[in-house]
Amino acid sequence: MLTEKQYNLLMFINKVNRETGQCPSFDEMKDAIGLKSKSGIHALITSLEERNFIRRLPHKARAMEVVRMPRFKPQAIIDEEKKREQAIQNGSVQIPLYGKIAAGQPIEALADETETIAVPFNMVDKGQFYALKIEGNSMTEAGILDGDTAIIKKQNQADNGKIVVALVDNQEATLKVLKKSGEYVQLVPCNKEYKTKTLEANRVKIQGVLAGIIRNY
Amino acid sequence: MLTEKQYNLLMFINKVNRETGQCPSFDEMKDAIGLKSKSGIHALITSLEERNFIRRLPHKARAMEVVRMPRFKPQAIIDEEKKREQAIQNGSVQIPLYGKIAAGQPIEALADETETIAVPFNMVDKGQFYALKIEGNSMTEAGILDGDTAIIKKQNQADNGKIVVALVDNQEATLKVLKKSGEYVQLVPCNKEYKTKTLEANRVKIQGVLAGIIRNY
DNA sequence: ATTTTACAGAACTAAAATAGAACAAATTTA
DNA sequence: TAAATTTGTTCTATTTTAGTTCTGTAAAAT
Repeated sequence: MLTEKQYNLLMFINKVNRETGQCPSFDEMKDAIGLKSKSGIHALITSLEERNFIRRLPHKARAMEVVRMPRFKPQAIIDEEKKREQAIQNGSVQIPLYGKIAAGQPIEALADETETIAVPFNMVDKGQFYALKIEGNSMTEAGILDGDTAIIKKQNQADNGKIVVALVDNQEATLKVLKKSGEYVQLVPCNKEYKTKTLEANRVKIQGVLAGIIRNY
Repeated sequence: MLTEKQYNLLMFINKVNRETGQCPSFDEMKDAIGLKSKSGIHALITSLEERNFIRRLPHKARAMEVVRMPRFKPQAIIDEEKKREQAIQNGSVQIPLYGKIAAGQPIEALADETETIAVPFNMVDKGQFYALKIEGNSMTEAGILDGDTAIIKKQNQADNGKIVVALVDNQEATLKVLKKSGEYVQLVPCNKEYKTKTLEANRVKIQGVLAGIIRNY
């Protein structure tokens, strides 16, 4: 039987394989299942190979294929599904968790759709929502801390002064206060130790507005 | 599996092969996938050969054949998914079809959700559902015939008199009327030719309650 | 309390992608 | 058959992308 991570990785590889005919790289896999280092993927791949779920050509890039799929789900996955089901019955809703967003130094943009979290009904009304994990301290003075989960409402424009997810140069996404001034856009942090960025408006795409924060202690 | 270039080249070779019955030359391939030198094609061909996607006669011109294709999603599946989406918009929902009741394995552990069927919204409200194909005649007097599809709502306990999926000794799952009496549980068929089973309560696990029946004539 | 495991991070090594050119072998044509 | 032309092979070189390995740490398991 597989562990949760092994199962998820196998499912991801299979999905990419079936949808594109290609193979994900170690980096793509690490993003997909939420690791920060490739070395973990290496271990998982090795264990999947040992268990004969995949076959690969070692040292070759993107050279691996799924030879069989598990007949049963790991317990952890079953538990997760149960929790999700309960959450729905308890008046909440599932929205996709797109992974981390750098609230300090901008790091990476939106990734894929496999992970979801439950949020209370009252946080999401009309519209499409998604969640992001906050990383860094650039918004602490607005009460948004490292590790918080931000609930974002999808929209591609926003009013002045709103806290928005801004995608810069199609590369880096950050959560900042939006200040529009003519041709320029300012992304204002809420922490005296960070500086405001001023950018040409066409370099900045609004990806959504902050709709809520969830924090677990 | 393959890298993007390898995949593109394989698709191109396959296409030429199907359409003309013969193989493209290295120069044709390099033009097709946008390289400026044949050496790159040589490398790609070698890697495709190494991965057993093509076979060739070395040093012969246009002498190569595709032996297999990557496991990409066939058109039939894409069509099916579209149909599924439409079904959802037309007021129905997809639930997994687990086949005949899986002997031994609890329903939650089944990973194979590839087969699904569409059921009308009004049959499934809150909760998780799955479908089972009915085999046998033990419930005919309740209007549940051999070959029917039963829509089951997942839950692990049920009221007296309900028709439930019961897993006995983690081995055998059946659809029967539930009668609880103290330490014991009775599984009552709806057909005079079958007998009621009386079992210690701890031997019986409820896997769900009957929520609907679908029959095709 | 120790051992084991899972992971991050970095350093390192190898492979893929690409181009260009020279050459060899196969195929076609004159 | 010989010459001309395709076609395939090999080499060098550089840049980018990908895979491996090691070290240390923190959390889990025993």
